[in-house]
Amino acid sequence: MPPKTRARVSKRTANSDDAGEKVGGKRKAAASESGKTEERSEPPQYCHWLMKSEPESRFENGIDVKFGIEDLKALPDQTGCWDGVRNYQARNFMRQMKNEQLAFFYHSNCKEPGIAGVMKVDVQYQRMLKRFLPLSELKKYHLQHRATGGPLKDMALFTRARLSVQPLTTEEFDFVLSLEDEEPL
DNA sequence: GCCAACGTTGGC
DNA sequence: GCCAACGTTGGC
Repeated sequence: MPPKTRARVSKRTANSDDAGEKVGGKRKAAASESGKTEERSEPPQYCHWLMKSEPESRFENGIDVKFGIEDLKALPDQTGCWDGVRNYQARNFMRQMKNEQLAFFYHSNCKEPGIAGVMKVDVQYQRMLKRFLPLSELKKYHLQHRATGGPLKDMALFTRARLSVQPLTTEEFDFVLSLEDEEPL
């Protein structure tokens, strides 16, 4: 395992379980979201993702959770691991991922939240976007599209606000990518 | 630093 | 299996 790379870490005291591997030992079935809607009956088979991470220093139980896209890029082979995800839906999405699929690297809880670049889901840096896409701009498109029926009308970033690992449809992914060639809205 | 939104826990 | 209390996320 590569150096200690953390993303979106947050220690939970209660049920700190494992954050990534065995859900097999999950006692109590975690009341809520073992799998309710997301992958129960027919997994919609996503192939694009958005993953949130914090690019600014923040200490949690004495550990700095800072992990921005530049930190990924700086690792050997520009490759790291993505730990610290505890939310069941987020973890379930991670299990659906296939190596080589692409994910947006989203900077959260920072001065300027937004999408910074692209990585493969086996956590390998791909590239920076030609321009940073601020949350505020994405939100404008989202609102606009909600009214007019555009590609970002249901984007999980806005409809599932606190989910740190989320799927994108191909339409959403392509539209967001197309924004790097546009003037800021 | 505030706090709204919302996920999780646990008593019933 | 409901739901109130609690804890966390994350934008602002």
